[in-house]
Amino acid sequence: MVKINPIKKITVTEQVMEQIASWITSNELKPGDKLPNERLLAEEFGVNRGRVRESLRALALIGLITIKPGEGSFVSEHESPIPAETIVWMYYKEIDNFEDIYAARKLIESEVLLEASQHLSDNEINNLEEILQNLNNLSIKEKNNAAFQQLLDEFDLHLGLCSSNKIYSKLMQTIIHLRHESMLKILNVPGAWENSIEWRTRFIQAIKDRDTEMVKKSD
Amino acid sequence: MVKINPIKKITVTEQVMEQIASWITSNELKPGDKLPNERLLAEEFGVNRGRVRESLRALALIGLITIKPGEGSFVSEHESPIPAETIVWMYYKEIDNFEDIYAARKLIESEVLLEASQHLSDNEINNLEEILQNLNNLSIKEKNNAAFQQLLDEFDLHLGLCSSNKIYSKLMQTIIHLRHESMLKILNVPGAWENSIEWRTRFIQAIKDRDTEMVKKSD
DNA sequence: CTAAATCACGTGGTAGTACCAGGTACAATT
DNA sequence: AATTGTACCTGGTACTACCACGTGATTTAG
Repeated sequence: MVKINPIKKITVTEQVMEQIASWITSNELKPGDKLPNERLLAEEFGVNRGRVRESLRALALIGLITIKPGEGSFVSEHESPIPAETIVWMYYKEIDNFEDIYAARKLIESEVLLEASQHLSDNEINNLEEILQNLNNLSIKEKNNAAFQQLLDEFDLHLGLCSSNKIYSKLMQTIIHLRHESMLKILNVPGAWENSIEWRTRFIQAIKDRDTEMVKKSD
Repeated sequence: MVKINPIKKITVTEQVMEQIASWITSNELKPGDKLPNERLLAEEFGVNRGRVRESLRALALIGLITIKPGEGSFVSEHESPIPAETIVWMYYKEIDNFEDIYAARKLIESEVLLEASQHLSDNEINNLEEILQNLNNLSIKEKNNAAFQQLLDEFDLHLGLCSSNKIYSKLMQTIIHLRHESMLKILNVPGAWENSIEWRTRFIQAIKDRDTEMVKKSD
């Protein structure tokens, strides 16, 4: 008996999506490049504009392109971040689970830190220190939770990008977005700010001292 | 000077998407439930069917719903897996990076294992053993890479689902899909099958013996 | 009466057209 | 030269019509 493989019915929308995606993945279109407009794409592909739109919106959702109404569609910049809303929707069931998010962040972060401590450039360290400085200033001047969280996210996001393992970087992104959402739902815990700042300060110091042992027992 | 917040222009499509998503996240619509058809939704929302379609496709892309042509759209089952293609697209830049994927899987898996070793039910262990048995049979009878990989994915996916930390489960899903893609691109390494089977066999044995030390030095 | 073929209907998939709103670029005006 | 205005481009939205496929009731052949 011959083996019969199931026929996968691929829709027009999916074909368009894959073809455009392949332009980007093969680097025929580079970050920042402008895509042909929807009407032109539809004509070239020989499909209806609606199909092209569905494809483009899908690509935007996963972060491959950025759509700017009135301007056009553009290939997302390098390190293409997955849109925050997309992540939140994908993990919506878990955003109340603060402990799980914390554990996951710690797990990934511990690896990133260990690695980053080996080959973080002076420039990158300076960037992190600058954010840390902003956090300190904010902490002294005004109690603004949203701004604080913004900076905290920025610090950790930066840190994630420093990993030479790009999967880690993206996983960090994911977890930080989840933390962001879950944090919006919890009250301010006394001392939380100070703790957050303190241990990140210690971490930076350890990096500068090339003290890998210190890094290992982070948090 | 008063603070002016930027106006976020939310499109019709996004509003529809959010509203439908909220039905699901709030559990008004449960897994398996059928959504109203596109035409009806469009009428109820007072928008064009195209907007509804774009929203539904977006929700399908992130795994919240499943669209079955000719039948309708349905809320995805619990543990809603993120569609494999979506993950592959999001991480497309990294799927050639075999070492990174391996490292990431090891990192997550080590945590899952440690945890799973504490509270894996007999039923779950049986499931895993069954897949392992299939792997052994396959290994002896026929050299079928695709089938082997399928079973390997199934084992690890099952394992990930055993974690009480749901974030870990999803991260495992993500990494396994990436491995799947990257594996399609590499040749068969001699002895790889046997190694894969052997250490998973050892792991299962350790679980049954409640030997957490053994689990810790996995792989 | 049972089982198979058929047909109607519902659903998502696709196409075509037209118009609106916001952005850009460049010419016209001051 | 700086400002204003205007034509044009782009994505956002709407309405309509039809196709392909799946389901289930109906009809038909045995």
